[in-house]
Amino acid sequence: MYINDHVINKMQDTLKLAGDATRLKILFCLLDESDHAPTFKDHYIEKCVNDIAYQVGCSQSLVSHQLKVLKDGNFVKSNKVGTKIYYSLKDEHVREIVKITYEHVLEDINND
Amino acid sequence: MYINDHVINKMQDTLKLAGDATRLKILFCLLDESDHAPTFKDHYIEKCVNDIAYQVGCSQSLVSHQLKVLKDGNFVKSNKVGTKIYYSLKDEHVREIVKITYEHVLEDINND
DNA sequence: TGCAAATATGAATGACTGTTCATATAATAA
DNA sequence: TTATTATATGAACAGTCATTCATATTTGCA
Repeated sequence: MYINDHVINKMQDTLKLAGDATRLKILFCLLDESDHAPTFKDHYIEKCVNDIAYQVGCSQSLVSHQLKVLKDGNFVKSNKVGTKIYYSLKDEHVREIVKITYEHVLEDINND
Repeated sequence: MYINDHVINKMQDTLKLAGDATRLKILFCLLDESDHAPTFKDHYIEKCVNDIAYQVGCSQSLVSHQLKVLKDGNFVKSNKVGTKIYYSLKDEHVREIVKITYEHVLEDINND
């Protein structure tokens, strides 16, 4: 094999991180402002934990846990203001991987 | 949330499927003929289970198990010839997801 | 100081998953 | 038929992981 294990492991980590329904919902939630089809525009929207939890429909605790996972994996960054902590996407990599997967899944669904 | 659960679950399945080191190695192995940097050209290379196992450096059993997982997930297809079974990538979706992730990981590594 | 709001944390759990080992199946050749 | 090659399969195990619950921490405010 040409590909070395370090690259393989990094790829595994990245894809595993994105491969969870709760985390995907959080990422979509940070992708856009409101309740319409995702635009994948390269703006960086900040949302606090409680708002994310409400919009995603999960408990505060679960969202907090998963935000930590996403942050450790460099998918999101945080910004503390008072008692609130605002999270946003870290860079364009995350956005593009979600976008590509989203488009492929939609295409598959339409071809059934 | 705009995104419905069906789409989220499909995305989760796709990304989870790709988020494993052994399966990634198998996919890279099916991506190109031999031992150089991946080209991601849209050709469909066929390799039998034993060859994949040898090139990837895993046991025949493990590769067979993971090929089944990849086939159930529509990542690869198979073609039986005599006692051998040749596997190849199923479509361009797989190739693109692997490609995007690969490029992003390489970029991250180069920016350290 | 005390209270409330926002978030994080740790333990506990149940479920899932990657891997190995041994064995079964299928096809071919002698 | 028997032996050999190629692949699949099933059980079992260990480790990981998502989720929940209860609780801790931090900040701002009265």
